[in-house]
Amino acid sequence: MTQSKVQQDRLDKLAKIRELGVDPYGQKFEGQGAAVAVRAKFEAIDPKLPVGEKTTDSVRVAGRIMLYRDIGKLIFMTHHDASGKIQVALSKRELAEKDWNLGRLLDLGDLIGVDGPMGLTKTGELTVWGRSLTLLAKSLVPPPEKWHGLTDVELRYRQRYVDLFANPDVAAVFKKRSAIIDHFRRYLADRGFLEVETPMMQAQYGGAAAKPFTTHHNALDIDLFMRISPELYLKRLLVGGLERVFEINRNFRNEGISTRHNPEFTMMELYQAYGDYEDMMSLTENLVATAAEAVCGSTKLPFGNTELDFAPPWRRATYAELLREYAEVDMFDMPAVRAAAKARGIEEAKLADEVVINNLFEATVEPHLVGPIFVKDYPAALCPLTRRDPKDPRLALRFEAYVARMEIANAYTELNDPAVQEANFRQQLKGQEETMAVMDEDFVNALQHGMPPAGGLGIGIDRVIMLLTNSASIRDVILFPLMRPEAKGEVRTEKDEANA
RNA sequence: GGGGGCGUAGCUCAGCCUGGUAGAGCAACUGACUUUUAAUCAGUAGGUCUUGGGUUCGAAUCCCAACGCCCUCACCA
Repeated sequence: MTQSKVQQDRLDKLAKIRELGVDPYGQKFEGQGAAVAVRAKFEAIDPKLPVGEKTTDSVRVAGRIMLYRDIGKLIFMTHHDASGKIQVALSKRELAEKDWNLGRLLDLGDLIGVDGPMGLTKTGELTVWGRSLTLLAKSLVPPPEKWHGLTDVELRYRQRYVDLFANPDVAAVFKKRSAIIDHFRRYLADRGFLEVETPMMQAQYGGAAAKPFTTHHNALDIDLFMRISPELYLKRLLVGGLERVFEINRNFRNEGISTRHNPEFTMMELYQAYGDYEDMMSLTENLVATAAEAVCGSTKLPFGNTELDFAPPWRRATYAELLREYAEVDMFDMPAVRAAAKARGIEEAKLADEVVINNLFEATVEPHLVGPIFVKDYPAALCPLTRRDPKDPRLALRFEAYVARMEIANAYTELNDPAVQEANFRQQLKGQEETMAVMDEDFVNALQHGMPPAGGLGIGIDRVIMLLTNSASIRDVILFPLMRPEAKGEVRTEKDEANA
C-alpha cells in the first residue's frame, strides 16, 4: 500500500464526515490548553468521585488525538493540547447518533473538541466523558509511530511541525527557551535597560570577525549585508544618551554549520554606560544562574555526561594564566609561544604574533574550559573594539565566558577613544581571514561626539539554551535550523524570478 | 573541503558480513468487544530496498559514482 492509499482512506472518511453534515475543518472552539485546567477543576470539585459517577459540571477540551482505543460501544482517546494530555471517552449510549458516527470516523492526529462531565475510570484515570463532539480539523496524514515518535533527525528538522506534536520533549525545550528569554528581558528591564532594535541589513558590517551574507536593495540599487553583529549600532545609542540598552535578535554569519553553529543565531547584546567588563561578568553569571533557577529549578544542571553548576561566582582566570597552565608558556615570550605552537603542529611562520597566541590558546586551553569560567584580559591586538588595560597596554579589557567548551559570552570594557578606534580599524593582522578591524567612519565620528565609558556584553542565546536544556546540538534549540532544500519539488530561486 | 557512518513499508527497525528475488511491530483496512491505558483478539492489505552505473546466471546484500542526512576534523579569532 502506498502513502496515497493510506491518505485515500482518510479522504474517504473526510467524504463520509461531510455526508454526516459535519464541516471537517471546524471553527472557533473554547477549551484550548484545558488539559491541565480540567485536572485542577476535578481536584477542586471532588477528587474521590466514585467510579461510574460523573461531575455535574461540564468541561471543554480542544486538541489532538494521539491514541485511539475503540472497544465497541465505547471509545477512549488520549487527547493532547498545549498544556498536556487527558483521556477523553465517547460512549454510544450517551452520544447523539450523529456524534457517535463521527467518533467512529476519527483518526489519530485529528483535532477535536469535546464537551462533557468528568469522571474516574476503574483504574483511576481522569476522563472527560463526551456529551458532544466537534471535529476541528481532519488530519490526512498518519502521524509518526506512537511508541518511538519521530526519531529521524532530518525529518524532525524539516517537518518540525510533526516533531513538535509527536515528541513532547521537543515542545518542552522550546517552552523553556521562551521562558529563559523572557527571564532575560525582565531581568534587564528591572535594571533600567531599554530594549531596542537596530538594523539587520547594513551597508557596512562590523562588530565581529565573520563572513557576511550579502543581499541587494533594488530601489536604491545597493548591496547590503545581513548583520554579523549589532555592536556598532548599539554603541551609537550610548553616544545618543540611551545609557542602558539591549537587543535580542538574529545575527547572520556565512560560515560552517555544526552542532554549535547555525548561520542565523540569536544574540543578546547589551551596553551599560559608565560600567566596565567587571560589571559584565557579574551580570553574565547572575543572568544565567537566575534563569537556571527560575526555569529549570536549580543552578546545578546535567549536560551530557557532566553536571554544570551555574551558581556565582564563576571562576575568573586571565588568558595568560590559562596559557601558562595548559600550554606551559609565557604569553609575552614570543619565541617560546612560537616554539610551543610549532611543537604541536600549529602553523605559525607566516602569522602575526597575536594570531599564533590565539591559535595556541584554542588548541591547548579551550578543550579544558568546562567551566563556567571567565577568560579575561586578551592580547590587545585581537580586540580592536576594546579598551586597553591602562596598567598593561598589551592587554585588552575583554572576557569570554566558556561553559562546556563553548563560548557563550563575549564582553568588553568598551573603547571610547576615537583616535585609538580609528587606528585599530586600520591595523590588520597577518593570518586572520576575517577581522573586526573594518573601517567604519561614521562610527568613529560618533565616538568623536563622546561615548561614555561603558561595559558591553554579548550572550549567545542559543548556546545558553542548549546548556540549560541539556541539548547536544544547536539544532535542537532552533525551531527551523538551516537545511539544504530538498531536491524534489520545485524550489523557487532567484534565477526563476529572473526568468519569470 | 578531508575522514567515518547511515539511507529498506506512512513511522520505528531487522535482513547486508556469508548474493538466491522482502520481514517484524506500530499505523491502515474488515470483524468482535461499554472502563481501555502502547487496549486485546481474529483476519486482510501494504515495498521502483535513495538514485544511476558495474560485477554476477542472479544484487536490498559486493564494487563505483551521485544525492541527502548524522558524527568528526578543518573553517568559524
